[in-house]
Amino acid sequence: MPELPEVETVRRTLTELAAGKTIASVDVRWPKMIKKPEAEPFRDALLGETIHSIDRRGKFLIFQLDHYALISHLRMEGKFSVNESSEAEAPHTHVIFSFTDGSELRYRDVRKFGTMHLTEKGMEHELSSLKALGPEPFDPRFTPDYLHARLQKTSRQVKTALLDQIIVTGLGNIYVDEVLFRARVHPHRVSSTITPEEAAQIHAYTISVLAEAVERGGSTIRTYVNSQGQKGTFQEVLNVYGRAGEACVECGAEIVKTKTAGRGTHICLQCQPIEHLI
DNA sequence: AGTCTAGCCTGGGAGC
DNA sequence: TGCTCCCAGGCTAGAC
Repeated sequence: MPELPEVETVRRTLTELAAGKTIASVDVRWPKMIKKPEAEPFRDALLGETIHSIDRRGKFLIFQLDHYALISHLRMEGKFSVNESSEAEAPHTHVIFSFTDGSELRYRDVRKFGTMHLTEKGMEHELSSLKALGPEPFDPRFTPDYLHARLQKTSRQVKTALLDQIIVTGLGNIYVDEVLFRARVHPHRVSSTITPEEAAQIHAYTISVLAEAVERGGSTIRTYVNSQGQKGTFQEVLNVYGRAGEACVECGAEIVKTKTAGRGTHICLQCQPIEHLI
């Protein structure tokens, strides 16, 4: 599932493949994924636009064009690739941007969860979903004190709070489990009981886990590949996610799987003590 | 205002 | 073999 490291890897590979190309036509096969404007004006607006650069904000990709910004969220399964128009089309291809040089940017998404928005250039951060985002984990404004203060204000379980992109952007279900394991904090701890010392650990591991995952090109758990079709390697160093029933790398206890707000959660109960639960 | 839940989607695996 | 059920989970809209 694309979280910050996967989206950043897609951004980098896609920049190499698509920057400088000009859109000649757009084919939208699944109009529902175009959230703003409607699919038809979306398509018309993009004709003749050149992709100058690709930015990332949280888990959103932002294509900077001549007059517009195209905002894309991959959600769980979305993938971009650049192909020659003669190449066979992969199943579940929902949007095709054909370039003037004969190549194509293809978006495919088995689950159809991904979204695209188009805004006037420079107005992308006014989009409600981007406007609401909290600091990037690598932003100097994301400090231990900030994180502790935000956690103090909520009664939610700490894992749920960390998945809230308003507090910090970029963590998803895989990396949040890894961060909390490394910080030795149980995911179901009430956020307001997290001490300044624990917040500092969570803060430090949020940064280091995401940075290492970016270096490794993300994690390939199910189907993730970057825009050049390559898998990430961070899954090789995951300590808890997807390791239910295996021995903890720190203490040898069995990793258990439970649920947090409907999501799978992986814990070592020995390393992540269970007091202060909701 | 803060928190929670249903819904969006499909493929793959388990169970019968 | 073939059917049904459940799970994967980021984000939003709407309810409480």
